Amino acid sequence: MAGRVTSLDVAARAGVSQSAVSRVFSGASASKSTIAKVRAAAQELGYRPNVLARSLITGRSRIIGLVVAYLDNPFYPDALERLSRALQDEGYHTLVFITPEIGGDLDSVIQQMLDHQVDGIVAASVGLGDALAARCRAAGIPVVLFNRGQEGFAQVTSANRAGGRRVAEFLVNAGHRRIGHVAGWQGSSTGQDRTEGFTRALAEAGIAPVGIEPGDYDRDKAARAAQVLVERGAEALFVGNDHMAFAVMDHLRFAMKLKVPADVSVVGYDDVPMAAWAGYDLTTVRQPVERMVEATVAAMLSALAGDVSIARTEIDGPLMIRGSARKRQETA
Amino acid sequence: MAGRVTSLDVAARAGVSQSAVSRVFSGASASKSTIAKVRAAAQELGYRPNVLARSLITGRSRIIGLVVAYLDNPFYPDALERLSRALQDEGYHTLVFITPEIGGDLDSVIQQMLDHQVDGIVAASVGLGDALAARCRAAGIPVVLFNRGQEGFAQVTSANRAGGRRVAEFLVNAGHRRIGHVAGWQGSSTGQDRTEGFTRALAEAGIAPVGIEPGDYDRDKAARAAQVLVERGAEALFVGNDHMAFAVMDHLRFAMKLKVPADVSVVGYDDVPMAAWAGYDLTTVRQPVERMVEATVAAMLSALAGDVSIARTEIDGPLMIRGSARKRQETA
DNA sequence: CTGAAAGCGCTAACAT
DNA sequence: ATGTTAGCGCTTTCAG
Repeated sequence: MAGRVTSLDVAARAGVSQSAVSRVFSGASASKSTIAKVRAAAQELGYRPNVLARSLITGRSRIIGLVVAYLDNPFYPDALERLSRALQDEGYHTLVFITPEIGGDLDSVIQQMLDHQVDGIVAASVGLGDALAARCRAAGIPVVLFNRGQEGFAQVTSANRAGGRRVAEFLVNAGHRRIGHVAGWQGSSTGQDRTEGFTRALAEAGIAPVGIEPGDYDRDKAARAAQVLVERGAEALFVGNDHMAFAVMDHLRFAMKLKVPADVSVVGYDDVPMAAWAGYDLTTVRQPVERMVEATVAAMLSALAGDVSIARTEIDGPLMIRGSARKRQETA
Repeated sequence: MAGRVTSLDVAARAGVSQSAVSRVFSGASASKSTIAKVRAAAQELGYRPNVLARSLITGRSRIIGLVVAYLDNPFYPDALERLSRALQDEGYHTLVFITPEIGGDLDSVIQQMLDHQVDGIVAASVGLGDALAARCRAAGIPVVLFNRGQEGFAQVTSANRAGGRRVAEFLVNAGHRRIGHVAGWQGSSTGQDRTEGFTRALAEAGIAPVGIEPGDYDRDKAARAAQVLVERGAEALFVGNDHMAFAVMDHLRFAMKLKVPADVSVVGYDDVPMAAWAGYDLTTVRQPVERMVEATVAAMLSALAGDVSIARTEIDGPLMIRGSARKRQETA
């Protein structure tokens, strides 16, 4: 019957008051002898404080809601794992919600989290509706966006514009002139920013892209987009994330019988572990997950501590130069 | 101030008693007019019932603890997503814990879940210590194991022995005689069973394996194991899961300059989405995730409903024949 | 330092 | 069908 032991039972066994038991387990002041007696009794009875009752009183649940979508992109399982662990290390548990649709309705999910009295919410790769945002604010629940920018929220992203720009410069320096772009979902800030940085840098170099086709973070769409661009003459492709880039490489090689990078250079974004696998060896912009996670947790903790400022952190990552894109200038 | 509205506030505004409000929101009997008044008042005040307080009384939190390890194997993010969604569809929320180490200490994690008064626990790809098992039982918390067999627990797995056997038969039928096995972690029932089914079928065919080397679900170990086996003359490899099989294929092709399947046939296990990608085109045993998830949820729901029987469900899956292994008998 | 007493926000008898 | 009255298991004044 380990499950039904209350502080009262422990108190009786230890010969102290119920509040003494409470003090021992909540770390308030108590004499050595009381602590010893209580601990012993608790041990014998298999007592553990009821977190629900505690939260009901204190008003803090020490639970952080974590919303994630789009787990087929390996960037997110990885981020989820790190985020969840980092929060646990700070003494918070995570109530994770996985949302299916990429542009889907989060409102009910967030509402449920609020109902569960979460102390804070981390939303990865998803945006929040205005109504919900207002609700969180009214409830005093801090929200931090991970890998997603949105007006009015604390947020942590990589330097997506700079990353897109870096890819353009790299491709141009390698001698490419006929360059296409398979864009990430333009409903996401990350997709937009990468595309924007890329096209702007291309423009500055005086190059008009062969085309910009939507990939929407979807493998099939990305493959079709790549085909369109290559048929239009593209000899280098910037793909909005690694997950799509793998599909593009497969399609180029196996469906279109082209060589990467001999016929077409491919560059991705994220640097997920797979990008380093020999089978793909993908040149890509690294998103420094670990540092992004640290920043996210830091932002959450400071918000939890009462800091109301809205921090916008951008973390830059290097271009990982591998074998999927031509490196040297070869006179065209 | 939407966050601090209580049922008492709603009661006052609606001109009814506090318990009337409670009844409306917990679906108990109430007259149409009361329901209308209460709903209206709640709407205006932005009231939502406090789930914590409710759980404290009812003793049921409607939260299921979900433990997952080993997220780098894409089988698990997928399973996690489906499991989490399926449980949500049944009105349960999921408190997800991600554990890092593959053979790691779950006890504290599970203990924390118990502290949070979870109604049940689903453990994916991990085993539980005896002490913990006793604890869950004492607390009356049902536990269902997903993709893991262990004495005394309700569990859902694929038919791992039959799967391993099927691979052996397939390889032998294709004319292979020098066959090696990169084994999954033998501390897991899945790893053991696959290996056992495979070696037993091989023995029945009168074939001694070239060798059985530990891969432990680790990419690097698997690659090294494969190299050892191939150097020892293996021309066909059964790899304990897809995640390792990809590493093996990469290593064979890029480090050892061998052709798959011309030089070496490779067969995996799981049929994760990547297995169907053109770059790998991996022949592998399908684990029917969706059906496994359904069975897991069904087992959990029945346990929650008071059924104490311990169900052991095994779900069989077909061998997905693709291009990574020789198909036809070619006289050696 | 410790015990007694008052709630946290809600559900569940119990009356009416 | 509705209001009144007890608590759920704990934290937190408040006395002593």
